[in-house]
Amino acid sequence: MLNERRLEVLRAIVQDYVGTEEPVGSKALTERHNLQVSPATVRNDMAALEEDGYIAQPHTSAGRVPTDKGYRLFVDRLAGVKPLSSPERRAIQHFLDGAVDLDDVIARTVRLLAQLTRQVAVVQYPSLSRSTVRHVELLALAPARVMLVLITDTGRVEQRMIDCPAPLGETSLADLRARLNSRIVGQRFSEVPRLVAELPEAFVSEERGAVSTVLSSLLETLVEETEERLVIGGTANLTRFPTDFPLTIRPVLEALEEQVVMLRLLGEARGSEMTVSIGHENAHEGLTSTSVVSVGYGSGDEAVAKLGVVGPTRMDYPGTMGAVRAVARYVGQILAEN
Amino acid sequence: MLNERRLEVLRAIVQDYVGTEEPVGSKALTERHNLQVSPATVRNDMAALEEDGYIAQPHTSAGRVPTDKGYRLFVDRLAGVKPLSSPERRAIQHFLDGAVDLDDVIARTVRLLAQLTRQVAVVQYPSLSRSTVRHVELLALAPARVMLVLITDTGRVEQRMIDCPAPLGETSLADLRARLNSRIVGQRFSEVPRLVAELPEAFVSEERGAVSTVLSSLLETLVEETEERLVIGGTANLTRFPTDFPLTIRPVLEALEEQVVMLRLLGEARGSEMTVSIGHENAHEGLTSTSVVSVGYGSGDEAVAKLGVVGPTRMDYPGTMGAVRAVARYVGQILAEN
DNA sequence: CCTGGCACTCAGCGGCGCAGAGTGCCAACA
DNA sequence: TGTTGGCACTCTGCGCCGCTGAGTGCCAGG
Repeated sequence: MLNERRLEVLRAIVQDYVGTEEPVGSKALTERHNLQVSPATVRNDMAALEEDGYIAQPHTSAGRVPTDKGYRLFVDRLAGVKPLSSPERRAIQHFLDGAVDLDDVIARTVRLLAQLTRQVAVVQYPSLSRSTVRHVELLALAPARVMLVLITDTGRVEQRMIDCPAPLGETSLADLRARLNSRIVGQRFSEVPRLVAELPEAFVSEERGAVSTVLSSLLETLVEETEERLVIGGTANLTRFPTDFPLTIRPVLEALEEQVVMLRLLGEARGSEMTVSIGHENAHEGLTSTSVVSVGYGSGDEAVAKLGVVGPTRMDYPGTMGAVRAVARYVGQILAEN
Repeated sequence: MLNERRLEVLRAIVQDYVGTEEPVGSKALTERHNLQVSPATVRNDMAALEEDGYIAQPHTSAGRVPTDKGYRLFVDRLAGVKPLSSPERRAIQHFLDGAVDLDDVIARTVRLLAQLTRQVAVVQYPSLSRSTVRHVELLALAPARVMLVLITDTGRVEQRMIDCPAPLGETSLADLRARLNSRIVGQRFSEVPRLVAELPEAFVSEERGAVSTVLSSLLETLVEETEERLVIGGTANLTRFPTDFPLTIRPVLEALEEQVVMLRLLGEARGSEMTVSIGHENAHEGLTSTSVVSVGYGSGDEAVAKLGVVGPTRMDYPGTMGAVRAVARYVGQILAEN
């Protein structure tokens, strides 16, 4: 029973509610949007929408408020993605262009996203598993102590200390370094195990153990460090919603501090398309009154990580989605340029 | 006019207020602390304390609340540092011992401190300027493109890309690497400029420019990257104080996100002794109703960075100070062990 | 199917009054 | 001079009351 006008009514309700933060009534609706029908008609439509679970009233004799289901419908069928204004675009580009290294790019992105959306911004560091190797370096800090440095195409650097079972000569180390680099530079992390499997055989037996140790440490780095870091900013924006405050904000802050939770949240939507997770759709119970808008970003055509924002379910979806998408694109560009 | 008993009254007021979060009256005081005098006497003392600005009443006919000045006196003369219980100590040690690298140590420290004090924890990464060089590595990524990797005694790694004005041969690079390391390993950063000043002279004139570029890049890293990172945790603890909520919490969250502000806050107290900055003593105006307890920590006898907590002025100073000090000590130990 | 009319519901708000905690002051006492 | 009990006074916090107004559901007529 969702005819065209009822959808229009739902859209109007969402828009008004997002703007005013107050339940919206039939009369106000007809006045603010030119629906061409009387309040009584709108009331009937509202009753139908409520019947179907798209809207609800906080109490009898109050206006209507969209439910999670209502927001869902709004996002899926009624709302577009609002493109940013061109001054905004220029500002983004200018702001991000000033970054000097990866850390700086990420830090700026978080700030930018938080400011643009006036919500909590979450940015994941480019994930190792999806990036490629730019360089591997091995440094002998002591006869049997080697430092492994791994540089990725996104500019990320990981280092690790290795204690070898036997000393590894300077020339052998240089040899290993050269062989390693010639094989795996430019390769996906997922390819590396296959590519280095036979390397120890090229070395004399006394050193083979040490070489294996180094290699397995490299593989460990690739796997373990897939544990992904993320940066969060704009938490002060949580205070913009004074309603039943500590109750609402506390679990959100707690969830934000749990990297695992946030990573799962971002990770849920595979692929790089924009994803909106509304209210109870979020697995974590501290976030049942928030929505998460996330999208993949990357230096090439494929996403290497995600970024997004966390805000109240009552958020400006078109605007937020526009900002998130735009920022993701520019970050991708910046990363590609390096 | 601060005789012994009046100090005792002030101490009692602070303790009660911290416990109950409510203004404390004369009668309650005499009952909960055995002051051996009547409420009337206490009232006289309170009037005197108020006269001197150590306490205040929110409104007539309400109990008294300590002022910043009152807390100051309490911290300076009345409160000791409460040592942790030995189970607590064991828990700290055990928790920190599980860390695998510097990032992990810092991350765990933040969590620990936040949990222990139930407040917002702030931990500064070991500062480069006060640490020593463990190793410098130079990698030729391309003929005229060198990557500089700097490893500090605290396990921190900084890397930087350098575009040289002229190509630098493989052997020259190895030579430079060897000379650099033999000169500056184990040295303070502040010593480095002096120690490397004459290095370019050892090279043939065509390469001297490239060598200088590398060196100045190294020095830049040392100076610039003194820009210090910090990690913050436990922000959810801010919600434990429901009083006039958004007004109080917002500026605090904003301040916490401004690394500059926090760094200045931690940096204010030079040296490694524990410092308590109360209410309006904090320069930043968003933090005028909070106190900051901070202390230096380090791998040796000298502090390489600071850590601390931010909480309401109405905090348990002895307990907080005890926890902060203990954590700083253990972190220092952990760092020293590596 | 839309519309105007009508009776009903209920959150929010201001006013009122009470109870209780806490104070300041004073006079008496050691 | 310092301590104490007594007393009158001042407020905040809380619950109660009743009003107002926005908003609803339903119904009968177009």
